[in-house]
Amino acid sequence: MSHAVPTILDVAAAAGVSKSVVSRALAGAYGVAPATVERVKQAASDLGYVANANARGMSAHRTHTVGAFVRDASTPFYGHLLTAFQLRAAERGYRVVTATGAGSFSIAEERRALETLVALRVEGLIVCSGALPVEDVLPFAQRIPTVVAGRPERDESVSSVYCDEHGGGTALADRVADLGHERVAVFTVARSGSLTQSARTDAMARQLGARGVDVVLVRLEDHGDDPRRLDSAVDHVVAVGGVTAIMAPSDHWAVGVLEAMRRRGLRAPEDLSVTGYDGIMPFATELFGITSWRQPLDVIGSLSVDDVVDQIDGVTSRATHTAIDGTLVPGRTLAPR
Amino acid sequence: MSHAVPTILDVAAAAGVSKSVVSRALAGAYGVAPATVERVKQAASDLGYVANANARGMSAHRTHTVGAFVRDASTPFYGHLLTAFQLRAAERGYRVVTATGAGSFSIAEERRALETLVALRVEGLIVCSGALPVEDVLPFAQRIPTVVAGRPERDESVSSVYCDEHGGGTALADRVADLGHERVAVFTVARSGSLTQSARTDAMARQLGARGVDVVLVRLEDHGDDPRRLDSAVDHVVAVGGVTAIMAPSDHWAVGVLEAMRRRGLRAPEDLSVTGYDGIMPFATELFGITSWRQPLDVIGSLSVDDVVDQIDGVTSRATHTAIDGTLVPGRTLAPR
DNA sequence: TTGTAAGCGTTATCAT
DNA sequence: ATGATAACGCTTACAA
Repeated sequence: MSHAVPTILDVAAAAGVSKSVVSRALAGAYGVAPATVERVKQAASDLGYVANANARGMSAHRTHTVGAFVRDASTPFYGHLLTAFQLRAAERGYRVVTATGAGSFSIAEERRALETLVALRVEGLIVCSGALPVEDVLPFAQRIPTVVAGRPERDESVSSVYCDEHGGGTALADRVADLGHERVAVFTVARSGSLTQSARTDAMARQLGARGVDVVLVRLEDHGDDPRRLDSAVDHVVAVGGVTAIMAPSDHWAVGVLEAMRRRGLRAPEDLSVTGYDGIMPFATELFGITSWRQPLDVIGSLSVDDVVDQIDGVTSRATHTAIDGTLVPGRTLAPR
Repeated sequence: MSHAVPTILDVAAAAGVSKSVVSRALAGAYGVAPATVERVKQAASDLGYVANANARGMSAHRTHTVGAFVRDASTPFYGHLLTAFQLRAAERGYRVVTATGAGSFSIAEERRALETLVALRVEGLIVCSGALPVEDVLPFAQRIPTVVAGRPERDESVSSVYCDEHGGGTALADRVADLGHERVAVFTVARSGSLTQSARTDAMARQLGARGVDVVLVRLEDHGDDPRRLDSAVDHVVAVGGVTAIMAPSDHWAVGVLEAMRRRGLRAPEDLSVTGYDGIMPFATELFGITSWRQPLDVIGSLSVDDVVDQIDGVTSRATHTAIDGTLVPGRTLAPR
């Protein structure tokens, strides 16, 4: 409990030099005698000195930090994005600090988390939330380089890097239509719940319609809020009759659908085909085998960092919008009619 | 691109008062005329003022921030922990900043991430890494309240909150023995790879032995580094002969085992029973059905935060070690012999 | 090569 | 109720 966290002055005293010399020596020795550098470094590590980033940021007007906001770190989707950020940021000489919502999905909470990042004076902002409206991001984006990752955006003042939801939903729907399904249920979530998920299901429904497939739209929010919601939705599908495939807004939802089916003794794809969306780790495994559409999160993460950093470094001035292509994950839950 | 981030002086000017008044008004109005408070708040929100946390931290000697280090945010295990931290910290009036390793699993990287947090002058540290040796944590723990979450620790100077690995491994092994298995393969990872995983598999092997079960120890690191490692391990188990169950160090590994079995036309639990460990979301679902041992991550996360915050607030002085009980997840991959 | 001093945006102490 | 003013720990001209 040696409460005294060493400051640059302690190091200076220990090395017998002034604090300016310490600062320069530790920064990268520009105009400091090699012997002195050695002495300073020794003293610093002896004392366990770690420069106060707050003080440094104030005087240097630079923090070399980008802030990442993720809506909910507990889902693998955001988790993968986070590690991708970290990896690329380190390569480009920046650190990443992350803030997340408090698990609750209130917009106010999310805005508060963003403010935490801004208060830290991060030099760039990466926002990942399917729910936070762009209007809440804009005030920050006008002041500091910002990129929205993982969802499409059209605004002029904020960059975005995302997987083409429309293209993915369309391609997946084509696949279903190709396999001869003539009546398909599309499960949707409220637009306010997830912009991305509703975008892709919109595309699915549209494309199925264009292909002459009969679409049964099942709004999940109409089926209550409890965990048994999907039972009710699946029952509904069965009651409608003639449906041979269900398209879910995400792998996560698809798992729920499969579980609900299982409780009813229905098997996929024998009784009913099922598709998901996202194609990330746990669900896209061979064992799970959900037919899905994979978003290359590592690419999205990497490009997001590049975008903010380029803006910070002044390489880029205008906001850019980058759509990444996804790929089909064949899986085993979708079969010909 | 109004590059000018407003400072307290801008707000003061806009409100026609001194910066001291702004500081007090925004902090919580102690000795400030109600009318003035109103004027200041208005000016602040007009300007989009967000106080510089770095400057505040310097002068106030408090950051009201705890730092969380997680080894790899992309796994649901750590992700759930993160949201639990966030939730509880918010309740106790602290913010959480998170740093993660760069996806690579180098100890140096992890130490660097810890230093990032310390540089930010977080008031407390929560470390979650199955790999980082405690010696690397100690130097920090001596200076700032620290808790290691998710793995047991015995050191006097650092708290820990963890799920009882020994108890869990033992209970799971008992379950397997109870079901009449007489020859069981236990898959293990290197102690240096994961302290927690090796702790639980040690307990499994020990208890199986105590119950008179024949234990086949399969060291996964002996089977190479490639993704096909588990194929080789499973082949080995089959070659040994007589094995009726495999106990994996985690659900993640168990999934791999199930996939490898699947490639060989082996089914669980008909041909071979399989158990995992962790019991968290994607794998412990009804659909996946892995027999496992659940760690209550929300409780661990919440208690971890309480521990650091209590240390910060001076409620607690000594390091504490808290073991949380887990629960059996029945699943469907373990059957009587 | 090294040291001195100013300033970064806050909060806290002390006057007014 | 309000306003100067001194820290806080660091970087960075500028001086020596």
